Amino acid sequence: MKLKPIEFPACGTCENRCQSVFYKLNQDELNDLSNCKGCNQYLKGNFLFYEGARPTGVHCIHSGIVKIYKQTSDGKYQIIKLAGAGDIVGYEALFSNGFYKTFAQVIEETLVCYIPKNQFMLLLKDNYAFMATLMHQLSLDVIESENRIISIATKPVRERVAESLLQLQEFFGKKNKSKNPIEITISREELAAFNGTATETVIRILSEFRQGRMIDLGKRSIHIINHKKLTGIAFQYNN
Amino acid sequence: MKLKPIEFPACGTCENRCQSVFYKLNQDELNDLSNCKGCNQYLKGNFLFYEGARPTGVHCIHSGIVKIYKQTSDGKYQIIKLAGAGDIVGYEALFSNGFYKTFAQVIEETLVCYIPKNQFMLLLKDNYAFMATLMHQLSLDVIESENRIISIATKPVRERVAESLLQLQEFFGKKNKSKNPIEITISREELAAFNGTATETVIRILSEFRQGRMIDLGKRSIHIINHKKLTGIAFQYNN
DNA sequence: CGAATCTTTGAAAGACGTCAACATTGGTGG
DNA sequence: CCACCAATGTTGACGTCTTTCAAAGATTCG
Repeated sequence: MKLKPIEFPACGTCENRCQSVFYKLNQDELNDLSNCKGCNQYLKGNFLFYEGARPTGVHCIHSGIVKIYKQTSDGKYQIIKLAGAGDIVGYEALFSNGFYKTFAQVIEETLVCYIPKNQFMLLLKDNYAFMATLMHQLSLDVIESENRIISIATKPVRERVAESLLQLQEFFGKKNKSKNPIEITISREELAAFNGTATETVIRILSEFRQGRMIDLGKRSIHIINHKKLTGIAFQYNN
Repeated sequence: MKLKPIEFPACGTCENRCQSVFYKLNQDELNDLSNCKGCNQYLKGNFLFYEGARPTGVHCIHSGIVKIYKQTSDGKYQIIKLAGAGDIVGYEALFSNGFYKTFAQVIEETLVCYIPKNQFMLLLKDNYAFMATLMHQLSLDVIESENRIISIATKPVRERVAESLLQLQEFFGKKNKSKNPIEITISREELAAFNGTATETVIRILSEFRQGRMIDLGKRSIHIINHKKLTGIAFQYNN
């Protein structure tokens, strides 16, 4: 495999900044960040961190996609969320003063900046707006997690898959603005792990959605072609 | 029903303080809190807040138990968590600058202090340690929510019920230190809503656990009598 | 081309929810 | 204090959604 040296991205000119938790930093703070951060490229399948490891900083994704998941005792795994450009990863573990409770594995070649803990904490202490942004972000994470609890606990698989396709379309649309229509590029197995179901079940439901002309199935991608109908299934308007 | 005037609890001498997010406040700050907060008593069935309402402050539970839950489109509901003495409730909604996404309903007569938003934010701004505590708390909430996602998504009902009984024992033990053995006082319906299952299923599993001599069933309470065996079911050590 | 991985389909078994009937409990008012 | 009612708890039968197992087709990559 041919490798090129990384183009080290400066925080001050990062195109993700305005969609990230760092959007309230001033130029001096951004320069400080740039001067102390690390940067690394991860190929598909590699890990940003493992469950059980000690966090020593925060990962900020510059490009690519990472899945955050947990393993279960019987060898299966459950995806908690996906993270893409502009997202920071692993900060709950940092703030909880514990160890990582999840795995973070790359599913699309990813460029990641790494901000050491003490620099991050310094920012938090000195910049009230930044702190407020982070509290805001953590709150949104809590709310999103709670929403997923509801979906998984109360909805049948078909509705969950429909809902997750809508979420994934939004995610991939944001992370990959060039493509239209938006392509959801995720394996059946990952889609199953995201929905807490079996791969075969996802496959059956997808082909059912295709027959209902709600989605198109490319070789390695899914397009939503009837957003409204899929939303109807996801949220059961037909009651 | 006979009512007594509330004994307004002072924050400086609150017995819950050391187990709450306020444990790092100094006496001046505690006095400020006491001087601006409200206080109210809620009987069983009453609401601290409704989904859709705007948060204007934070609820801090002095005594009693509150369930935080969401409704589903088909009339069922799912309990997200229980909150008791020393817990604060509704702060995600406050920090996210949005509306409440959950209902908070009292299941045991509850005394609640209410801290207005601006006072809370003032503390957050002036006291770095307090802010760190809150970030810590939010992180723990995220981690706990993620754990619940895993349990609900990947474990069969029997294991989830076992796990939740262990969690509830810990919760009721903390909130009600006098009683030994610890009594879990929660209705079958609520236990079902906590586990994302049907009431009948919970009843069947409970009676199965009783036959396996893991729990005792009082009239309105559950005791765990074989913690180890129940843990074995909850986490499937017998693989 | 061939190995490995991913996807698809079918059949069978099992877990769980729903429905219906009945028992128990706790609270209310007479 | 008792009788009654509503709420809560219990049990059985049944149907269905979902998982699991197995086997075969498709795709990617070296």
